[in-house]
Amino acid sequence: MPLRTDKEISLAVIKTACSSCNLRELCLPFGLSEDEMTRLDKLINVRKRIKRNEHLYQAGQPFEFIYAIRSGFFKTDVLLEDGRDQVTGFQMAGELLGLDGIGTEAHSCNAVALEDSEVCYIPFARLEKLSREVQTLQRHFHKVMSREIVRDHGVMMLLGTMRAEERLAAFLLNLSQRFTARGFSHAEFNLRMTREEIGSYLGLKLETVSRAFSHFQEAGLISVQQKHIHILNIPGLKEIMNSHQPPLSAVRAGGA
Amino acid sequence: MPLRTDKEISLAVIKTACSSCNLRELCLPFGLSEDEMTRLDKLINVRKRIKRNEHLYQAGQPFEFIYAIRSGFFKTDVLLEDGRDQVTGFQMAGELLGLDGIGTEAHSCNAVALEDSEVCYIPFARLEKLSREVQTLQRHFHKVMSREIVRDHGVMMLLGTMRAEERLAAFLLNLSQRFTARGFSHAEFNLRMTREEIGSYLGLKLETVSRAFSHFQEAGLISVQQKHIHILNIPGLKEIMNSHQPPLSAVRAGGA
DNA sequence: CGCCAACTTGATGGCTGTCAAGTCAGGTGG
DNA sequence: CCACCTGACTTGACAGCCATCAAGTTGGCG
Repeated sequence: MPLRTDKEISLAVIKTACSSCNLRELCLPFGLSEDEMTRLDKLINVRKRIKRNEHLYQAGQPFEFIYAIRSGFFKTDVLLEDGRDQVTGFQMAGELLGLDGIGTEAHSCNAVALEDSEVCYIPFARLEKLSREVQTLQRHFHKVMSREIVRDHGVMMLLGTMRAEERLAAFLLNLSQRFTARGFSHAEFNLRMTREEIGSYLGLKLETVSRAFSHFQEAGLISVQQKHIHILNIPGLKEIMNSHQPPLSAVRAGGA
Repeated sequence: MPLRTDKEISLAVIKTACSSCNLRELCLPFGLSEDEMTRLDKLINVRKRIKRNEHLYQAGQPFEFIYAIRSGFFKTDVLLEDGRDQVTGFQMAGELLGLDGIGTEAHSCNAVALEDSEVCYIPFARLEKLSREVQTLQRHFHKVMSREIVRDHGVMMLLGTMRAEERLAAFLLNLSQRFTARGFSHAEFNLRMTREEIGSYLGLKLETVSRAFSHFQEAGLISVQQKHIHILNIPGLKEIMNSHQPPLSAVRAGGA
């Protein structure tokens, strides 16, 4: 139970404080003491609602904040001069947005809400200052950035070595796991993104995504009804994800 | 000229101090004052030679150091249980290795020297401590991590949207630019990696890489002699890199 | 009820993977 | 010096996966 010693603190403020946020174990406050969390709270003066299809930030804008998603769902995408674009990630509650902007002090991608969302604005300069004073915060922030790098390596692996159905299986398993971590069903959820956005993220065309969904359904692995997904066979999906067949030369070398 | 007031300091030590390293503008010491650089120097007790094909670290090993490349050339790669693997990057002098290990406190990829190299071992716990005390160092370290994330997004874009020759053109231009930043020729250099490693990084098979090299040579864009590359036409390579043809629907919408 | 975006499904083609054979460069030993 | 060997590379023929193009279906909304 959160303490409420001061009646003047509005319920809205209490609801949005890190210390009473049910995402604190997933988000930036992870591992902080009560006192440290209060200090982090004090940085975060702005919390905004972002409506579906609205930009949280756009490529080229000056970097000032990183953002913690309190609720909702986002995508980030990169646009090249020649018109190419690609979704670089989907972010859900408890995850941070904007880390791409630190290096150049300007955002390098666009962040768009895929559903009505709530976001905490964290002034980066003040976060750096606090993380000079609070070792646990510093450490955790570094871990978050490092994990983002590792996650990207996983996507590179997916794009570089997996075939279409392997990619989609990996994508569904990843979503399932992240929903589970947030207390939602691991087997049943609604996709917030279109087939085209999934395809962009996975380096596939929307028709290929659609065909893979259909095939998974025929195989009894999932049931799909537009954006509603029901995963029926997680081991089966894992098998597809790992269905890579090493070349005979490797089998010979390894099995001899 | 580096100062040599104390005859007892061996030339080897002087040569390897951050303050006299000619990579300090590219590497971690960037932006530090003399005094701050000295404090950074004090962290770095170990500098090792890594021979060609030796591992600097391997996936699964406990994370303790990040590494700055003083000279030489590395690759990092990830190996999946099913035998798939992919090169996630090539690193050259002045760049950092090991950032992937912070998040889980164990390395998530392998780092292998592609030529005889020299590496500075930076104890991460002490780097964190110092970056709590030295704001410029903290800021620069965050920038390096952020740029790594942005770089990975670039690779995702390459893997997700580009065709084989576009990928190789982007790869060559990237190498050229990085060699230039290090004072080498922008037009002529030796590849440290095999066609297979290039292919793994670019999500292609070695035969495809080889064919693309041959085609670039026929087109007069480069001259290739095994690992020796001479870039003859940088604008031409850029054109290939951006040779994406937007679908007619986009042309109609944009051009009407 | 009509409209539109999102999605599904089918037919076809092209890029790149696969398999195979041959070439080249560098190193070793006679 | 030269023959030989090996790993890296090149080139060719073919096939398969996925992109492309096209048409039709579904669901949401005014």
